[in-house]
Amino acid sequence: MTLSNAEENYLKAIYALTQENRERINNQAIADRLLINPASVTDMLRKLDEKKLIEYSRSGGAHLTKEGFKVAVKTVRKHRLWETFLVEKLNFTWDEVHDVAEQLEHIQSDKLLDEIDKLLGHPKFDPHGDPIPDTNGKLSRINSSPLSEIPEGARVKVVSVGDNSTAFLRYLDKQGISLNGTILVKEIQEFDQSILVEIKGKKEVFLSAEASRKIFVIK
Amino acid sequence: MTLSNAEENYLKAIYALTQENRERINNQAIADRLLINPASVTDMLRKLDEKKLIEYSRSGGAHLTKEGFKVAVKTVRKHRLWETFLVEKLNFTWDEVHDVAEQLEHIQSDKLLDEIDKLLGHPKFDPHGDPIPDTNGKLSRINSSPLSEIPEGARVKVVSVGDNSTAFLRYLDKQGISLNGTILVKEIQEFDQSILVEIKGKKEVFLSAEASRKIFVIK
DNA sequence: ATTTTTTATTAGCCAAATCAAATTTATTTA
DNA sequence: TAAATAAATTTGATTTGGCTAATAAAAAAT
Repeated sequence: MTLSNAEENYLKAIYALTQENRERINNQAIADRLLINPASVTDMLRKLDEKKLIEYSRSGGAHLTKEGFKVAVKTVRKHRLWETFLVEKLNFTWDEVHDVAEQLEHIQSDKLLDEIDKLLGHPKFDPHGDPIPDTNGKLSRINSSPLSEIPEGARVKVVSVGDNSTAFLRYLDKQGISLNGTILVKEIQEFDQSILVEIKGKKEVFLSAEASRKIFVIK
Repeated sequence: MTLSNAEENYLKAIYALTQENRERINNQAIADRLLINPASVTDMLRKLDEKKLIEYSRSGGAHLTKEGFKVAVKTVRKHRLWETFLVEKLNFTWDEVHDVAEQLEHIQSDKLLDEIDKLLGHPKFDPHGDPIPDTNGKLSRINSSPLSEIPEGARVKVVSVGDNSTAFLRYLDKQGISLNGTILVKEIQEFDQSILVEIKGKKEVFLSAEASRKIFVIK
């Protein structure tokens, strides 16, 4: 059974909300994420329930079944592999990949997916540092912390970003912050929690608390 | 203005029929090609006419406008570049590429298209020997002839095939016939026009007249 | 324990792209 | 030229995935 793009997008949204471990995956949350009217969500959730891709009830919200989980994970896997491909092989920058990957993730071809994966050497993380699920849906984990929690004086490495929007990624580029780059925390401003950092041993810049919460790093 | 897959497919079909220089591109021909009901074609042709992508009238049939031509050609270009990519970079065989390329041709991203083209070295022909339109819609031409018109004794090179169906392409594989391969015409059977050929200086096989009309060759 | 607020659902509607069946218009052919 | 055939169109329906506005139900606050 091959699903529509819309169905795959709903499953992906439910998967993402599950990952963020919300107590309850409700109608509104899905609507917000997909920029869709809650009334439409009701209909689709019912349809997905009928197709046994989710279990849905008004009280309990939506939960992926084993089958739905498989579809969702595969879609995410495709999205992230395509993003990696675009950056690694086609000279895309990390802020250019999202929209194209949103389209490419719906292409149906197992061989295509396998070959892209092979060509890339079975990558575990995408250009934003997000883990690429393996074929069983297993995710590689890195025990990272938001930059906002790093004490003064510590030198850390960027491993992922918590916001893949063009605006944020371009901002990071401008600051010289990139995946695997080094950041030295020089000074935390008490009054607003903004931080002064040294990027790659060179430039010194101020980062807002907001930004520092979206940059994940390890020692 | 970005068009739906359906719209792009209609334009592509009209383009293809134009290439085959039919006197008149009628409803039925489009319906046959897209496996769609003629009643549906009427509606869509009207819509495309309204959008100034074609000029359509009951008497005159359908003709691409400059704008419609651009869209059609770009779609064909995408299709053939993707086919080439799949074969050259992802280990697909020429009989595996069509269905995937039918999906990929609708991905909207100029950068993606340009980068794939660059990665492949700006190829002029796809894995079936069909020309890849350049950005202006210009096609490279090879003055080939169907194998059915080659006289006994001639040694020729395969440059394209006139049927991209899985069945036909697999049949050619089985016979050892591939793009750029050499064929020596040994004997033309008078009664049914089937031909005995020598493939790549080795194997001898019989080809039906039917098949020989779909294999295009040059001296 | 009510009232208020938030969330979900219903009802009715729309657009895109298709279909089948009936009808109209064109084209052949007798 | 009239009848027969072929092609195109109309009509009315369907499916998919949306929408808005009104209502119902649940949760939170008073």
